[in-house]
Amino acid sequence: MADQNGSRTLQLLWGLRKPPTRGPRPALSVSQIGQTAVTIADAEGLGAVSMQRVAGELDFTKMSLYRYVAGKAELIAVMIEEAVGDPPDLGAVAGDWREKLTTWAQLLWETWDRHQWLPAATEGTRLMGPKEAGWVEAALRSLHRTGLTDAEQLAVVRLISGHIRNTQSTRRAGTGLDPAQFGSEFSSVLADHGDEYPALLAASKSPVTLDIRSFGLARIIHGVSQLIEERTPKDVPGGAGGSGDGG
Amino acid sequence: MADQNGSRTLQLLWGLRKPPTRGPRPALSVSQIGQTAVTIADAEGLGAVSMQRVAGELDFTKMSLYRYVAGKAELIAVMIEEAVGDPPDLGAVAGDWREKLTTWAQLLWETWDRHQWLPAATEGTRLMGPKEAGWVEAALRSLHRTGLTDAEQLAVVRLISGHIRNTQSTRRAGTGLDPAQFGSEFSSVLADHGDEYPALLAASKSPVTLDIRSFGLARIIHGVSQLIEERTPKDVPGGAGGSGDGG
DNA sequence: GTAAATTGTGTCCAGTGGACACTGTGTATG
DNA sequence: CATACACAGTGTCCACTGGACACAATTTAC
Repeated sequence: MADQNGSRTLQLLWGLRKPPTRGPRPALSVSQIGQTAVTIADAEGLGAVSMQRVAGELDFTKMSLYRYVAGKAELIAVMIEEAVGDPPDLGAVAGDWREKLTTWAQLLWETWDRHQWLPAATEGTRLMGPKEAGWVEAALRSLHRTGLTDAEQLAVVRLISGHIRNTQSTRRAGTGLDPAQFGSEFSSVLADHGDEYPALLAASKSPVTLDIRSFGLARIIHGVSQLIEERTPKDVPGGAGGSGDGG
Repeated sequence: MADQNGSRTLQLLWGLRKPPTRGPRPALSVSQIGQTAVTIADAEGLGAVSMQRVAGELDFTKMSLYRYVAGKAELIAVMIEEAVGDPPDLGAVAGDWREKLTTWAQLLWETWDRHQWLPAATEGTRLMGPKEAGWVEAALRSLHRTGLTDAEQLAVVRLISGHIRNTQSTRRAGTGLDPAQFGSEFSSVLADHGDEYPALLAASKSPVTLDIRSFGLARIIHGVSQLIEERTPKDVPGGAGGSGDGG
């Protein structure tokens, strides 16, 4: 699955492809195709997105799409960029990095909730487009003067986006621990094995009042806080951390 | 993708299917098929697993597999159970919940590293098999006397397994923030847009000495610790005196 | 001994991503 | 202006996917 043609895709995403002058006018555009595909995926899931289907929606032939997009992998890359949208500006958010990152997370998961196929689409190693990079950039900036190293800042951003990815909507679980499933037939099976899984059984019976997403985010934020406070001695004002401009 | 036949799969995973007496002896078995599929996936990725391929590996026809497994979704469910293996016994681990959960996480990610296709396979809502449930059970037990509610305990387990899922190996990223990609062509593209992505550019230049997995796990554990200490008005066992006053 | 249940096979199908040759269509250059 | 070249969209073909279904062979229960 290693994107062998990543270079081409990268150029496409970052607008590094010279528009041709010679031939007939293109009747479609990459973003138009991407938007169509996103619409399909939003409504019917990523599985419904096929070259045929997207082309059909645009009243074109399947093969015509290959003039704009190298293959399905590239189409999906375009879809992601299209879906993730313009990154937010957190400069206006009052408060320290906590508030900014929380806001960022909230905006991100609103976006992801609007496109429930994103977790499946972002499976595996990928290349970031400019918009996705913009999201990361915004989050990194929130952590600028915290005393964390650049690598740590990136790790925090990864941690949070990963958490949002994992807690996609209420329906999506990934780890198979979705409490929603506890209501159904699984409960009776679990009850039959109550001796072997007492803790799980107890958890399955507990009411689902907890927002697992906010809970996890709060834990992460606290964990990062702890590290930052540990790093910054109380008497030294911020700014001379020295890790910010590493070579 | 909603597993409409989940009931059947659930019965299969939990061994609730009466073995037939009438017909010819089955030449294969569900776990044998699962093991074969796991072997293929380990070596060549989940994409290489097809009914044809698995059957061929066993010198049988593709359709014969459908006598054991309702479809590909069910095959993958079996694969997951087969791959995840027997849950650990954390009773012997010395220390409090921190040590136990850390050990648990370590064992889990060793397992997942052995089967790099697991993140892709566990995408979406699923049903747990007995082994997977056993892993969850083990983790929940570590959190038994911590003062967390059952729902919170489950949330913590989900948080951690999700984190492990997201940090699968070094190659897998999902969020597109894999530092490994920074070494290649992406760097030059990013450098061209240095004005727009200064923080990301800085992070991309920083050496990758940080183990993102341990880093994240430590943050999560700390975040959970903070909540537990906040809940239990006991003496703090030698921790830093930082009081959690974040919102 | 025979009927019922079950296994594995062969055949068929719609749908998938994609290669490739082809016909148009437009622009840049002679 | 004429023409050659570069490009757009189409039609055809291919290997492969998951799966439905009818069928023969095999075993056990009655």
